[in-house]
Amino acid sequence: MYQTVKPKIDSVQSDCGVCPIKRRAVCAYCEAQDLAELEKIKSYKTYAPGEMIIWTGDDMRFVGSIVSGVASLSQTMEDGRRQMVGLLLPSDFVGRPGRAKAVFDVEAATEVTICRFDRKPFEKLLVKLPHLSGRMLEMSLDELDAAREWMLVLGRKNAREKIASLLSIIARREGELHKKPLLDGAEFDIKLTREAMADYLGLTLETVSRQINALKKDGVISLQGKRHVKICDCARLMMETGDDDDGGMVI
Amino acid sequence: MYQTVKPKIDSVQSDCGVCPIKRRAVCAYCEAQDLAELEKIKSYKTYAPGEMIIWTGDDMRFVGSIVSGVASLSQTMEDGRRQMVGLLLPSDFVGRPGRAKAVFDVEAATEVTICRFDRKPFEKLLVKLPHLSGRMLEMSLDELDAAREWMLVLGRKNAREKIASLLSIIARREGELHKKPLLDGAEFDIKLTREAMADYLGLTLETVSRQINALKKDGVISLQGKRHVKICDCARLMMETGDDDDGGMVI
DNA sequence: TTGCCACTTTGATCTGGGTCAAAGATTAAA
DNA sequence: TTTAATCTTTGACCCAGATCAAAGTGGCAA
Repeated sequence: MYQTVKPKIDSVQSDCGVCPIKRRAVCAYCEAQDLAELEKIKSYKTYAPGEMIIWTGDDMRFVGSIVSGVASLSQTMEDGRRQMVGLLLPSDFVGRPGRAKAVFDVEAATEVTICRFDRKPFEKLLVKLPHLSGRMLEMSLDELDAAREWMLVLGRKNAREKIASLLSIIARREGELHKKPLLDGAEFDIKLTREAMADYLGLTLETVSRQINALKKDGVISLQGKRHVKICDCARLMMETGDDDDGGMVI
Repeated sequence: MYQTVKPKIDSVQSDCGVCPIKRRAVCAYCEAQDLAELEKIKSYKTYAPGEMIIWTGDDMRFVGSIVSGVASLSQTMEDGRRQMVGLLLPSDFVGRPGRAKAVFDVEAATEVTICRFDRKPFEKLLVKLPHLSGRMLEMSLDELDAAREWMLVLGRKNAREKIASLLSIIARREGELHKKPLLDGAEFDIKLTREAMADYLGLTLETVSRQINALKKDGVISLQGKRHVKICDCARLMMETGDDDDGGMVI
């Protein structure tokens, strides 16, 4: 029995990478069952950079997860003020089971591929497969902690600390994807414009630009081009975030 | 069968009010089963105003829900800057299944009674009772949306809009408890000091004081004492929050 | 009823980051 | 290779909200 389903896990996993939800310690058999059921209702879609994946108020026909690329989750006020409330990287979940209308915008920052599941059948599976809902719960609790940690950044940190926090989070998540720890010399692309960073941090794009260049001048980071960052001094960057220790930050 | 368990629902519900988790549309039978199981592992504890319920880093022996009173969920930086990341009112969940160490402080703002469940047995029930984990999922997704909505307040609203947002949220949640809609003339106590409000809004207590008195001077609200608020003009208050419409705000 | 303590208000001043403006850089299209 | 469009940097100035300081308020314990 185990033998016959084992290949299925691999095929599904290699197929869509991390979909439908971040992999956890679950017995292989149950995971295979879940994935096999999900397999039937999934499809893929790719979005161009800058394309809107979901508009606030849209009917939500699907949920899914990011396979590749970076997307932003954000809110906009009528006067144009915008706040990003989440940065969606590969393995992150998109959409909300149980909700018919979107309450946030989702926009592709780079080219983005999403593994999608029709919402209604997905919700039925959620009831049928306890492991699936268990993992969804675990994920949403992690995201909730991450959102709450971000509130400290938005509410109490100054501009320099905000930039340092953003860089350390992107660096850490980038490292996770490639299974590398965060060390001096780590390099990565920021896949966001200065404006998108500002929208995430509750700043203006001018302030973001000034603070990034200040961190560069102070030798904490170095830049190659506008978007490619090298972290020269990890410990220093962590200090600059204003957080106590090496960063128990979630996400 | 239904008949024999029905009284149990009532007894449990009247016993601890809303525990263990916000009531939803679930078939009465399943709910009764869940509650009967939970009944066995629950206990109550009451905390004095100002008392710490959980310190960041504590071993989490229990999870539970607020029965009465108001508590705050917050984070503190070493230099003393503090950010409240959640306001816990009756029916709100406390703690995180699957996590052994607390990552936020929980403090009683008023006298608080909590209906507690030992964490380990609760986690086992979570696996055993699909309805329970389903409802937990629904709750945590709601809280996640609420946290994200609050990010807009922290990141993009000015002091006056922040105060208006806080008042409208407290008023709305207060109304929910008493099943009253939010109308002109609605009254309630703010069960937070100016400092706690400041910590929720990412402001200083002086700014909170000034802005509350500004809203009073402008006839949006009136005060009896320092903490009792009457909303004179609901529509106006909603305008002052800066949000587009009547407020799809969660929480 | 007095005194204390915690909370709140109010005033004066300062400053971090916003705003406005203009000039680079980079990429892509024509 | 010029033109255009988008993104980024830099400078000058300003203001909302922080900071510092002091006085006002109310509840309650002795």
